[in-house]
Formats: sequence, C-alpha cells, structure tokens
Amino acid sequence: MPRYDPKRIEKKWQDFWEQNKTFAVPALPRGEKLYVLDMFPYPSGDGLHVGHPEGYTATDITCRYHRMRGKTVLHPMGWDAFGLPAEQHAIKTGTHPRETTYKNIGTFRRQLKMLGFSYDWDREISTTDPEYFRWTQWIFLQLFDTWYDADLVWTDHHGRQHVGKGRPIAELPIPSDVAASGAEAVRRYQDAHRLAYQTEAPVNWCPALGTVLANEEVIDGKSERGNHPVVRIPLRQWMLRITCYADRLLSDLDVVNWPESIKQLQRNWIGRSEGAEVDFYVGAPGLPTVTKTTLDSDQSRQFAAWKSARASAGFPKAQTEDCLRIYTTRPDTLFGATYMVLAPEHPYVDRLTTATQKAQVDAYRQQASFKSDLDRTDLAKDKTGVFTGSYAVNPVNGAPVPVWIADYVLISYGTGAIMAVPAHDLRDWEFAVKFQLPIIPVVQPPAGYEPSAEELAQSRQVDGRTETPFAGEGTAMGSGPYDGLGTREFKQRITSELTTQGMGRKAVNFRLRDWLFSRQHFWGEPFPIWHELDAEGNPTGLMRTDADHELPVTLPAMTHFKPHGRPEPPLAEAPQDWLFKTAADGTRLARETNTMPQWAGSCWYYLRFIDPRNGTAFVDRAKEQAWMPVDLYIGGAEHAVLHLLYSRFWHKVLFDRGHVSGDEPFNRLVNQGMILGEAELTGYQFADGGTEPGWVSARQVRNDVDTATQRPVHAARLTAEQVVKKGNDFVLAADHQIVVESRAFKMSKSRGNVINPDLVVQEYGADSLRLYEMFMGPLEAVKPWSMSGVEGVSRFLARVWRTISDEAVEEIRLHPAVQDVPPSADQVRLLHKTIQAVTRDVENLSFNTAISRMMEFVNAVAGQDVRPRSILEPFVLLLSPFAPHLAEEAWQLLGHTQSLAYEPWPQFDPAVLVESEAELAVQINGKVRGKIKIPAAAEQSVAEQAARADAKIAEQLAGKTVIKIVYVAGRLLSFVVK
RNA sequence: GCCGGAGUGGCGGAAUGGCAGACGCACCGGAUUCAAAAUCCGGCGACCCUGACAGGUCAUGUGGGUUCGACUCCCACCUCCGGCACCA
Repeated sequence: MPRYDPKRIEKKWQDFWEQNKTFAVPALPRGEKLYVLDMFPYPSGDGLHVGHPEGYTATDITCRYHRMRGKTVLHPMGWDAFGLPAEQHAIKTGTHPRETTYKNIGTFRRQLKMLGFSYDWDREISTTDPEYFRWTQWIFLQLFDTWYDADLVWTDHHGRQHVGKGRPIAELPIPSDVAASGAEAVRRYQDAHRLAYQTEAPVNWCPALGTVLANEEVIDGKSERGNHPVVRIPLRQWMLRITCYADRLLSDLDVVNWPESIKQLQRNWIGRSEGAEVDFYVGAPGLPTVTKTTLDSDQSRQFAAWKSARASAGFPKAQTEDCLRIYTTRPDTLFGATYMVLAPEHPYVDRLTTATQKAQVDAYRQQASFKSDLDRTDLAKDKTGVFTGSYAVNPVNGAPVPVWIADYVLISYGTGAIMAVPAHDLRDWEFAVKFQLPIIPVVQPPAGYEPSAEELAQSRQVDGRTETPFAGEGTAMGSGPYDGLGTREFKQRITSELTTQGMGRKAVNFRLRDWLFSRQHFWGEPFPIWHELDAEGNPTGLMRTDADHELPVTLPAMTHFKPHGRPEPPLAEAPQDWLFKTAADGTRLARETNTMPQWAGSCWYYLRFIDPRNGTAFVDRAKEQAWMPVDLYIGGAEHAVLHLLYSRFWHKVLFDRGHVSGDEPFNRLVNQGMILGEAELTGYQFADGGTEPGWVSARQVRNDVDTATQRPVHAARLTAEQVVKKGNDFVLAADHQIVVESRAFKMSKSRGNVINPDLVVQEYGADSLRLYEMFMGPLEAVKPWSMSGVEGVSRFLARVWRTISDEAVEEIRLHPAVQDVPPSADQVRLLHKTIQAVTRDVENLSFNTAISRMMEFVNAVAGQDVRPRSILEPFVLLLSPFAPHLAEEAWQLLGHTQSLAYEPWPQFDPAVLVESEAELAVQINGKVRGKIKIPAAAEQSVAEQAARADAKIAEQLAGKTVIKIVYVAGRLLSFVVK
C-alpha cells in the first residue's frame, strides 16, 4: 500500500488536529505574539475558488513556521456572510437568506478544513450571527455618539502630534443661540455634527423590478437583470463622516508596512488638494443681481461696503448669502477669471437666474438631474452649460464676470462652484472656446516650455495665430501688483492677503466623499435607531437609539422576499410590532428600515477574532492590547481601497473613543496576485463564412471585427500542435502570416475555465494543491493555472514519501536506506544550506523559491543508498508548513509520537556552510573565459596565479597589457586588458 | 489622459551590480517492463563551427548611458495588466 496516499494521510491528520485541538490559541499570548489574518471570504454558492487557498496557504505557512519558532500565533477564520446574492436567491426561490447563507458556510468550512489550514476553529465567526452584529450595531452607536473636533491637538503613543479627534457628542460645544432655542434645537444641532448622520441621496430606483439597485447592478441606465429603465430618485440615507478623518487616513499611511502601490491607491482615492476658498460678491439677497459687465454706482457702493465690512470682520466660516464661495488650487490665476460656474444643484442658482434665462436654466437643471455622476463624466465629452444671466464680482479687481451653470462642476466637491480661468485650465478653456467666453492669460510659461499633448490638443487658431492653454506653473503677468511672481510664491502671497481682507482663506479639499452607509436590502444589519413620530404619525426628524442592553436588533421574521414595489427598504414590510413602539414618555417611535452595507461587518471582524465569545464587550481590553495590531494581513487587491480604508476609519474612531489601543489595525499588508485560468491559444476566423472562410491575424482584430475588411470574426480555440512560435508571436503552423493570441484569462463560469479545488484535492491531495499554489510564482504576481504544474509538485511529494517510506512492502515502514548513521560532510552542508534558504524564503514570503530548495534537497538525497535520519528529520520539519499532512505522517514514521506542529524550527550552523574550495569564474574584459578551483579563502595573488596558470586564460592574456584586476573572493576574478 | 506594476527559453519562473535561465512543466533520447502506467538516468535558449572532442557569436521588450562587469542602476520609448478618470 505504501504508495503516497494523500487521501488516507490527509483525513487522518485533519482528524488528529481537530480532536487534539492542536491549533487552539490561548486567550492571551504566551511569550511573543503573532496575529496573522486572512481576508475572510464571502461564502458564495459556488464554493471555494482556487484564488482563496492562495492567500490562505501563504498565511498558514507563515503561522506554522512561527509556531515552530515559539510564537503564540492567532490565526482565525470566519464569514463575511451578509450580501446581495443570498437575498436575490431568496427573491427567486423564497428560501430565507439565512438558510442559503448557512448552507454555503457549511460548504466553505468543509472545503477549508479539507485543505488542512491551522485555524483555531473555536474562534469562527459570521457577520450574520446576532451575537456578532450586536457589536456591529454597538460600534454604529459609537459613531452616532461621536463628533469630530477638528481643532483638538493631541499626541499619540509614538509621540507624533495630530490635529483633530473624535469626541463624545455630549462634549460638543453648543452655541449660545442654539442653546437658547431649547432642547429640540440642541438635539438637532448635535444630530448635524454626529459621525453618523442622515441626508437625502440619490438611489437607483427601478420601477419595473420594484426595487432599489446597487451601482454595479445598473448598466447604461438599465437594470442588469431584465434591462429595465432605472431612474435616480432621492431617498433618506445614512452617511458616515469619513471625510473628517481624511487627513489622518492619509498621513498614517506613512507608518504602516504596506506595498507602496496600495498606499498610492489610497492616497489617490483620498485625493488631497490644497488651495484657497475665495468669495465673489453677488449682492445681498433681495437686491437685484449684477447683470452687466460693469457695476452701476449703487452696486459699486455696495461692493465697496462689502469689502470694508469683510476687512474688519474677516472671512466668515460659513458662506454668506451675498457672495459665491469658490474653491481653487490656483488662487494665483484670480486675475484671469473670466466667468464662474456653479454645479446645476447649487443652492444659489434660482436666486442668480434672471427672468430671461429661467426657462433655459430650469431645462438644463432637470436634464442634469437625470444623469448619474457616471453619465455626467462618461457622456460629457462635449461641455454643456447655461448662462444664469447674473454676474459675480471678482474680489481682486472688482470686475464682474458672468455666472454659468454646467455639469462639469460637481456639487459634491469643494464648494460646488468655481471661478473659471480658461487660459490656465483645460476644462475651462474647452468651455470658454465653445461658448465664446473671454480668455485672459495671466501666467507666463517658463522659457523653452513645450506644451503637453493635452494642451496642444486644445489649441485654437485666432487671427492666424495658434493659442494654447497653459496649465503649468510659471510667472505671473496681467495680475497688477503681483506681476513677475512665481506661481508658488504668488499663491502664498495672495492667499494671505485675501485672508487679511476677509475675502478668502487657505483651504484643503479631498476627493474622498462621506460614506453612504445604508442599503435598501433585507439581508443586512438593522440600524439600532428609532424615529420619533408626531401625532399624525409622521417623522419629526428626531431620533432615539436602542440602548446597549437592547442590542442586538435582529431582523424581523419575514417569509416572503418579493419586492413590494416601493422605493422604501424591504423592512418597511416588517410586522408592526417590529416596526413601531411607544416610548416610556409616550412618544410613538418607528424603526429605521434601512440596513447596513456589507462593509459594516468586515470593518471590525479582526477585533472580534481576538475575543469571539465575549458577551459583555465587543472585545476585552486586555486581550485587544495583547493581540493587536494584526501583524500580517493577506488578501486580494480588490480590497485595496474600500475595505481597508473603511476599516482604518472605524478603527480610528474606536481609538479616539478609547476602545482600542492603537490607531492603525493592520501593520503589514500583502496582496496576493490573481490566479488566471490555463493559458489559451486563440485564432480568429471570419464569422460570416463568405467566399474564403479563412483565418485573420489576431493583430488586426478588434471587438470581434477584422479592422482591415470590417468583417465579423469569431474566436477559435487552438491546440499547441496547430501553433508555432515566430519571433515574438505565435502563428498558425499552417500559415505563418496568421498571428495567434496566447494568453490566460480571468477564471469565469462563462469562459468555462474555472478550476474547482475539490476536484484538485480529489485527484492530487490538499498538500499538492497547497504546494502548487505556492510554487506557481511570487505570491503577489498574477499567474496562470496549469494542471500539469500540479502534477509536478505532486510527483515531488511522492518522491519525498518514497525517500522515507518503503514502497516495496505491504505495511507502512521506514525505507531501509533511512539509517541511524552519521551524515557525510556533503549531506550536512546540503541540509544546512537548505535550512538557511528555506528559512530566509519563508520569512520573505518567497515560497516558490523555498520549494525549489526543498526539491533540490530531495533530488540529492533520494538517490543515495544511505539517508541518515539526522538529515531527514530536519528536512521533514522544513517541509511541514507547506505540506503539513505528509510531514506529520513522515514524522510519525520516523518514530515520533507527538505532532510536529510545535517542534522547534531547524537551525543552521554558518560554520558548516563554509566550502573549503571555491570555483572561481575568470573574466577577461567582462567575459567569462575560464574557471579555476582554488581554496575559498584564497588571497587575490593566489587566485591570480592560479588563473594565469590556466592554459586558456594564459592564451587570452598573451600579448596584452593588464590594466586592472577585480577580485570578488569566492566568486570571480576579472582581468581588464588592452 | 493620469497614477501604479510588469516584460527573461515552448510555458510558470530563478538570479545582495559578479558564471543568465536555479527549480518545475512540456518535449526528446535511454533504462526498466511481454506491454503500459509509475519510476530511474541523460538532453533541452538561438545561431555558427566541428567527423568528434572542443570552441565561438548573439541573447533578459526597444534604443541610449553609467561601470572592469548590467536582467539588476540612470534616461527615452514600445507593449501588456491593474486602478482612477471633468475633483477646479
């Protein structure tokens, strides 16, 4: 029987680990701790994907290695189990999402256990368990109870100083006028400052489906399912004030050990920009607006009065009604502002629209309201806009400039209004050219400046001259007293002068928006929030929270999941006793019916793993302090931005409120690369038959059309035999003119290239799957699957088995070559080199090269007639993190009665590694011309002598002058000759 | 367009500035076998030269540069992948 039999071995050891709780983790670490975390999966109905075990194996190897190094390792697993697919399944079949979810979890759990990961399964959690989401709701209440004090200065435990911190809402200073207006005014004031707040936000409402759709379910304004029209309607939504934390989320990226590329993605997403806010005078409300390019005497007086009032009172915190507040990163171009643009949704549009322009403006605004942001950016290649009829006064030169509305200005960024400087902004330039607005250059490009491709693309001809926009930095001109200043200096100067005059101030803006935190779904966490109702049963806008001891707020018992046909969430159909109650003071209350998005549960699960069964706190303080932060976090790059940003945000809020001990949750982050399907060879043939239904070169195919003839083509799978390599391309063997496509694609059901881990394990075993996924290439690289590659590593494991066990007999026993004899010097050196390399590679997560080293070891040892036990045992330990089942079995066969999971990791002795003799490459002018063997520690003179004694070298050196010799001990000797 | 990342044999990949292609796959040859599977041994970048032994030249996307020496460092460009995309 003694063939390598993964089925028997793997089942045996998985049962052993489970029964002996081999990987159970103590509540608090003993000695040095290590917290290694996988991004927990969404348990989809398709079961495990081969992409999952990639990261999971990498973390498992790391964990097993560090346990053997004596660390206490926390390595948990759980389920991110709320989500849309289960709900859609419920709509289709009537099956409760909970049922679907728990069935899928069962499949995932079985599959993960089948792969032999050393999780502490006693810590398993699911975001859908009431005992889990009880604390998700509790954290939401913390957000609800927090306001952001942007001015608070504090010092963190590293001694770094920060500005801005979340504080209890009870500590929010209440302005005296608010306090004077009574308790309700105070409550509303507080509500307006909480980190969790409500707003009206547009949702994708699909009347035909009778439900609200997520952005990814809408394609070109139609529903993904059924292709029905989707409209955007405003709905009351919950938002989280993540923008308050933008600066800290940005600057703290500097202290975490993450790939630079991921940090860059987050930086771009946060999108910090520095500039100035500037107020443009439009006249107090009620007064007629400026409608000409010059001010009349009344208006001049009013403008002068406004200026002097500002000069004494300073720049108001909030925008006042007599001016338009704009944000610009280029305050140095104020003198070149020739018009203003408001977002169509800007609150001042009505006020500034004159009677003659009203029809046009209204039509434009209505049109814009139908477009999603995506449509606005995608379709708006051509700029559109409408003049309001009014003018605003430029504070630096008193010039009135026309105010337009256009959808290229977004209401959600900055102040929703801009000053347009067409000469120095490409978007403004395009708009100005289209609507024939004046263009005034105020920045002189540096000498020798060559316009960029973008700038050139926008250039226009005026009176036979070419005019080109210039968006870079240069020297000021046409800017009165500022002429001659460099852009940077100008910005500083004018910003501080505007500040003294009360007409502007320095400002920072972020691309990051507040987080839309509610969904109109059933299968999510309910909010622990009640809305107060008035006597008519209408919401007053005031809220109450569930008390901590009333959590969790569980989902109501519902039996049908078909959309009810109104935009309100499905929970609006919940039973009355779930929806309503009367408070002790007699106030009628209605429950919040939105649910939280899927992100909520995954924002803090790493904390719950530390203390998963705690019934009195989301995590015990001492345990949190002992285990956090996560030392290594591995997962897919698709979560590079949102999940990681949202988690960091929640963690910082919890930190500010004193619930966790550090302000960053994940110290080291690694993204595993995607695993693609097997490489495919694809040729293209004319699809329309025609007279010659021949092949088309892949080069000239675009979107299934031959670009040369415009005839449609279709893809045809080719076998390796039909194709040959020619130059850099693959071509048809039958016709070398026809280039064939060779690439691997993302695995997908529709392409039919999905690899099922169950089948791989069935055929080759879990150890082979684990080993193959690590051997494919660097963890972080994208790489194609190859079934014969699995076969390769499986052969290696079988070879390991044969090296140790005797296959010639029926029972399982040691191979006779395995003997208790002292190893040879070569064997010892090989072992220690292997230990050194594997240890270094595991530390660096270079698992592919570690496996190569172990293969080399086995290739050398397997052929030997005597295989000393003293070199095989350390080798089995080296292999054990990678192929734990086989290693345990071999360990037992070698006579051990305990699991090897906590055996000390083998050490190497540097003294053993020293080779007595070294082979030296001898170079002449950088080319290797010969090799010599000399003592490893030889002096240069010895090496030189040996090299000159070599016949070939001597021949090469004959008649030449040696001008330099470079000697790298043990590696090479290089002659530079003339 | 902008921001990242990557281009090395037929394929996956390896190489602190120091012998390019470790290790694996595929393929070819041999051993074993009645035969096959499995296993074991050997070969395997391209081109030139040779009867053979040996040897030579060119090769890490392209073109330059630094260096005694470059896959590795610098500059420019090309291609592919990922992200963002009117953010003032």
